Amino acid sequence: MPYKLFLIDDHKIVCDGIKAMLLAQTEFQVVGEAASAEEATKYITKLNPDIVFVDLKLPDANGALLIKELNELVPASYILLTSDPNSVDMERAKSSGAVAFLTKDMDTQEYFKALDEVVSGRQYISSAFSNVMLNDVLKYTPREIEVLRGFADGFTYKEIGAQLDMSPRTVETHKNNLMKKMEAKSIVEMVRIAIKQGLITA
Amino acid sequence: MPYKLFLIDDHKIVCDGIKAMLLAQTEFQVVGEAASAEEATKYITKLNPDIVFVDLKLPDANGALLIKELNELVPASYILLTSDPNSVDMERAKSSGAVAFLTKDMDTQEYFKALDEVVSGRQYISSAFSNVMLNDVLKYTPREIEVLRGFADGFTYKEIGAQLDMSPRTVETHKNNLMKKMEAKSIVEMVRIAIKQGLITA
DNA sequence: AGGCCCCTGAGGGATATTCCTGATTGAATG
DNA sequence: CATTCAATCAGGAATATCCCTCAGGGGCCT
Repeated sequence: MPYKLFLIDDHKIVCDGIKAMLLAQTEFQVVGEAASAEEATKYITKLNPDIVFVDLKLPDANGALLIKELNELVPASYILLTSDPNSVDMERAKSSGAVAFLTKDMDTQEYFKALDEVVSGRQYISSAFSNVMLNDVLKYTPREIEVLRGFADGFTYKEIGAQLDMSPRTVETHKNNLMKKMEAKSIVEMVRIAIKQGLITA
Repeated sequence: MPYKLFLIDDHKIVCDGIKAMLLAQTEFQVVGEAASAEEATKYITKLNPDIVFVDLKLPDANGALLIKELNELVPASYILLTSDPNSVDMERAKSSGAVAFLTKDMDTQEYFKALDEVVSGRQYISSAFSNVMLNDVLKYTPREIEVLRGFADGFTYKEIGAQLDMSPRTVETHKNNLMKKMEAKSIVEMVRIAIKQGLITA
């Protein structure tokens, strides 16, 4: 019995590429595809896959967060796939139960290597992902991230303070710490760097 | 003689997908692949392709701008490919001589339709791209864009005024006009929208 | 000639942010 | 037990930004 693969990616051409790659062997078999989180949730229980590829950027959800939901429906080996790795989503996916982190610039052999590791019960992290993790470790505290999101959404110190139940001065302190870490010279630049690092989306 | 295709995309799985799609026919044949602008420039003259697929996001260049350089080396039908269309890069690619604008969520049939249009000397614009163009026409003036970049880089009214040789009050006016057009309620939100629209990069 | 848009600039008061500095608590770590 | 660090909060003065309005000059098109 081959391992059953389920592909979740809104780029059909990527699904096609993976299927083409798997044509030459019989160990893995694609049993289904989904182009959105909605479709994925709908079909996963019926398909009951062993391995699930999840694209990070889906039209209706964040892939890393989707893994958590899907894992509760069907416990399988979840593999996060993205062209643009970042540490935040990697952490999210990891705590959701993802076992491999792949980037789309990998070649066919590396995909097979990752699949082999996964079916052997091990993790696999592509080099692009591990580089990101090295440069961009979890430098930020939970509270800082919350404050950051407040600024990204255009709120003031006072508003953020009210939302997070803290003094505006504390908001200021968190913001100052963030800006030091990021070497940003304004809130705007801070948000831009955060987008680049995947902390928040544009 | 089949049409010669050259694929420029750093995601190997996408190239594989396109190649797999083309297996079933003989009209188009992939004669080469490149994973970067550097490789593309190196090989394109030898390959002398008829049609070139160019991914927008390459590790060492912007695909839309790369098309201009390649078109001077080898006049061919250039097709811009991206998962995340925006009007700025579309304009760039268009003035570089691109003849089709495709998104990676298209299905196989739409790829073939685009290829047919292109070899018949017509343009092809995928629906995702034309939607972007409708919502996001060139609404901004050159001066507004300059001011916008100043804010994105974290400068103050005064600094931007000095850089662009205008009064800080004029900077303010441009910013106010930008924010009205974008329906942004803060500079941060304005920059975020600009990133989403491809006016600036994160 | 009239209209439209871009670029330019401003007054003035309200509000927000910045930049120094300083501090206490509690939890985790060695 | 000492240290480190996240999280909390603040005074006070200097700047910056926001929000309202207003307005003239120049280019372009009809």
